[in-house]
Amino acid sequence: MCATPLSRQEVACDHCGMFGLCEEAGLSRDMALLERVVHRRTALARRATLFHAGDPFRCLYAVKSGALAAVSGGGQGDGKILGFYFPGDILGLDALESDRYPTTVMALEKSVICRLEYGSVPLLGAHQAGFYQQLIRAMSRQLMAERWTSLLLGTQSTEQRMAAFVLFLSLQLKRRGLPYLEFRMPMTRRDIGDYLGMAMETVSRAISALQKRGFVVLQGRNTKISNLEGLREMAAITSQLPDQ
Amino acid sequence: MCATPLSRQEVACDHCGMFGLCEEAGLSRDMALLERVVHRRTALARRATLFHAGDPFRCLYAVKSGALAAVSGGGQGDGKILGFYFPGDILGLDALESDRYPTTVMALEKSVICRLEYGSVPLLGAHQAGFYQQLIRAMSRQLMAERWTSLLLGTQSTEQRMAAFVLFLSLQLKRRGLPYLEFRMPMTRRDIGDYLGMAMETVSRAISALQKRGFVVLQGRNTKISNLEGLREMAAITSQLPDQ
DNA sequence: CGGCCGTTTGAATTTGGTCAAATCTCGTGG
DNA sequence: CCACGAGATTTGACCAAATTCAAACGGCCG
Repeated sequence: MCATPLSRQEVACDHCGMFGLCEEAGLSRDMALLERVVHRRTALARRATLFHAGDPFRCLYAVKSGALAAVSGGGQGDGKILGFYFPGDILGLDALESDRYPTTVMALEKSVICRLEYGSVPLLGAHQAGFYQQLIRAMSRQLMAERWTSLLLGTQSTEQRMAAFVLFLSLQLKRRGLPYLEFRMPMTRRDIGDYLGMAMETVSRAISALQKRGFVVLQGRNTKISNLEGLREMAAITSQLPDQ
Repeated sequence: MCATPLSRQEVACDHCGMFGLCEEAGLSRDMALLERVVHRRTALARRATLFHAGDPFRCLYAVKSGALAAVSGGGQGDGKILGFYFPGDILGLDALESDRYPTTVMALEKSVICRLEYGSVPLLGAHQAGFYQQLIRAMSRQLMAERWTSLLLGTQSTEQRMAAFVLFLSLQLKRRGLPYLEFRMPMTRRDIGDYLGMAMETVSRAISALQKRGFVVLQGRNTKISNLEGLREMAAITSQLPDQ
């Protein structure tokens, strides 16, 4: 009842990172054309991989619901987690230049995605220009997100890193107009550790510390931010990049 | 005699990240038009800032020679270093979406840059499409670079991080066809530390350790990789992203 | 109900940060 | 051309913080 699960929430097309492409630019009136480019709403099971590092690039993907992670190296277990993706995010942007996906992408939980055949974009004809504009904006957004990640990883103490991470998740939700003070984290403690560069046990300890301070309440993956300002202060870093 | 200084090297326009725009697409024949969009070869003194975090976005910049760094927060001293930029790289891509530069960019040494007025791109008329295509490729490349950074920061031991960092620099040079086994690092030990998330002293110790292993020879900023394979093994991480 | 996975907590150990001091480098001005 | 001095680099000693190893606890699914 409490937290709106990050998991179950699905972004509406007009909030989807896929350029607002689907509903926009009159394309919704031309479903036949649209469907030759975008394959909508494919389901993905927990821990299933969408593509592997090194695979040839064909498609961009938009996350409709669920959560995914980009991991370095082959696939499961070993590799470091390089980023998380939530509803509205676009996957595969880093493959455009090299024609190969540089990372493996795995679903953290049951997820739904839309697939866009990049090679079919010319079919959009006059809509191409708008598409590229949207793509550029999406990539710029993605660059900002990566910046955020670097900042997270660079912060000194593990407790500060953890505080920044919770804020990070919260902002992701806020940006999409979802509840952002009470939500469910879709990843395991180990995943968080792989992402933040600390041991799973340290993640657990950092969370406990934040609870003792009264900044958050965490039961398993159910998360409640009880002192947003306190969190912000602790992760002083956060204020160094614009909110969005 | 020994190392080709990373500093002095200037990329030719046709290897420049500014989309190959200047020499390509017949624009070189229309210099009048070109010069209304691109201002070429502006010098920048050591430690001078190109723009500050929060400044309104107007221009993209291409690095012709020298080296620059993106730092979080106001400007000097305090902030964390989020990335380095070398000849051929483009600056400001992360500002397209939010219309503000999210970081401060500072020259690590005397540098030369070209400025592109983003608002003037429509002046390019028919060349716009090609421009956007090039821009998308540049952004994808930048995304890859950020990935690399995350990987660097996530690596466990400081010695591994340092090894990965040297390889990172080496790859930057190799990609541009410059000598990549013997070169000059343009940044201070402190800069490296701010980037890798470790104390300046630790950087120094990590370098010493790599020398004792016979992987590199470093005198001040003059760098020589004497055992590339060894370095690669140590920074096992490195192999997890494609070379380029 | 039992087993399995994920999480939490404890204790010992290692790593890296901090403080301090010596040495080195390079640009500047005499 | 050389001496000087500020800033950069290296090295050592000590200490705080995080990893590792180990074990207990919890919830969820079969």
